[in-house]
Amino acid sequence: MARNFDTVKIKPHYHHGDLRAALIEAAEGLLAECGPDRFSLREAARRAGVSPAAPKHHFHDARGLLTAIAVRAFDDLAARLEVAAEGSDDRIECIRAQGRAYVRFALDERARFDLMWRTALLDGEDAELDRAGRRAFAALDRLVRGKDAVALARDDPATAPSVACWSMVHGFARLALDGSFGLDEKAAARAAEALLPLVLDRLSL
Amino acid sequence: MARNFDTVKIKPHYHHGDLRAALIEAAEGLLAECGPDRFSLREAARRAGVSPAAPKHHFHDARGLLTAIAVRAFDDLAARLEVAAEGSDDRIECIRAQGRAYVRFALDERARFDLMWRTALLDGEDAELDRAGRRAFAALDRLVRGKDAVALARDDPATAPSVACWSMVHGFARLALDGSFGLDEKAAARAAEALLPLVLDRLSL
DNA sequence: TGTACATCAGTGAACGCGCGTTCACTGATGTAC
DNA sequence: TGTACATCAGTGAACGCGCGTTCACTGATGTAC
Repeated sequence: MARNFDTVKIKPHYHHGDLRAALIEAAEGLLAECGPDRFSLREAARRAGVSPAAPKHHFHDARGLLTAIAVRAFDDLAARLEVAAEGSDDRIECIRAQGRAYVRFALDERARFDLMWRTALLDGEDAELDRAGRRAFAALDRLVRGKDAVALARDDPATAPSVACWSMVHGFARLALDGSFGLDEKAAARAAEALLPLVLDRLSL
Repeated sequence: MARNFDTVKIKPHYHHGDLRAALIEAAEGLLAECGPDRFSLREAARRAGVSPAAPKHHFHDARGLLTAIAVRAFDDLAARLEVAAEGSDDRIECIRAQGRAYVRFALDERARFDLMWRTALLDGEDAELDRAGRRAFAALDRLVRGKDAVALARDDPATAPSVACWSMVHGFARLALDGSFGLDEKAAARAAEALLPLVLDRLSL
């Protein structure tokens, strides 16, 4: 444990304690500031107070670290969607609440949301990433197709209603984030909030 | 003119003839191969057979060149949407055809479509980019809200039906491109083609 | 309980890479007289 | 029509940058006896 180092304020050398978690935390901060494009493993290591070679022991490379972050992000999103699904007795109202939660997550957590879909930066073979992604989609699919539906492959035609919902909120979020509703970021967010219920009304559920 | 050089097969030095166009062409090829992330001005210059400093005379920097490419891409997309809007007497059928055209453009022209929404790589102040972007949205808006509607600001609540359409096709395209419908790229494209009509059916127009 | 030793998790200097950009320059072109 | 000259559109070598990665190493930790 690094506890004694922390209290005695001596810089811990070798055996950080929980470098894996510290790196993820530092990397999430860096990501939030710079976005996925300007992210660098060196800078993440620097922020964690560790040498540039240290991350290799925990994550093979930048992709590994970013994948770990994306897993957490998908789990976060899934958790929010699961909460939203329980908010009302009215199924339609739940779906709409879930849509709002999806868009709000995208707007609130812009850099993480961006990362989640930048598959070139992630390890597509990662089992955890697959699990977390499916968990998020399952939260949506379960609600749209009814409580008892089994979460199937995403390319199953039976999931069309879910894919339609997903497409609409995802596309809306992306357009808002990518500035298609106006130049000013604040104004775009406000416009998006106002527009979203009207847009969700155009979904036949 | 460089014509005499071309016929006599002597490498033209200085005064290329139409370097601006040649750079755009080379850059579009590079973009198609590498995507927006691995694009580099040096490599584009290399492919155009010109020194790394040459692009500066025509485009201030990489952003300028990419912006020019994005303008062409938006014009291309707009032209396809305009054609699709004329394909039938049935308005609903036209809207669906336009949606299919939008998604097909995204799948066919993946790198350019990606670039169009990577606003960090583009010059948001560019008037041509603004014009071309508005042209594409106007093609959609005109059709969804009726032939006589004036194209308004995108954040106007009255455009909600158009924004809903746009969100759905855009989100669907993005999810397909970003691998959310399955890992294999070919299979994802096929699944997307099959799923798209079912998804468009969930739009109340 | 004490000691020897393997293993684990770090260090930090160094390397090579491709990048965007700068620099002094050069040669073709267009224009004024 | 010919010539002088400014301007324009390139050259190509060089610079500095931050990056990911490699390397030999070091010191703390856990384990076997």
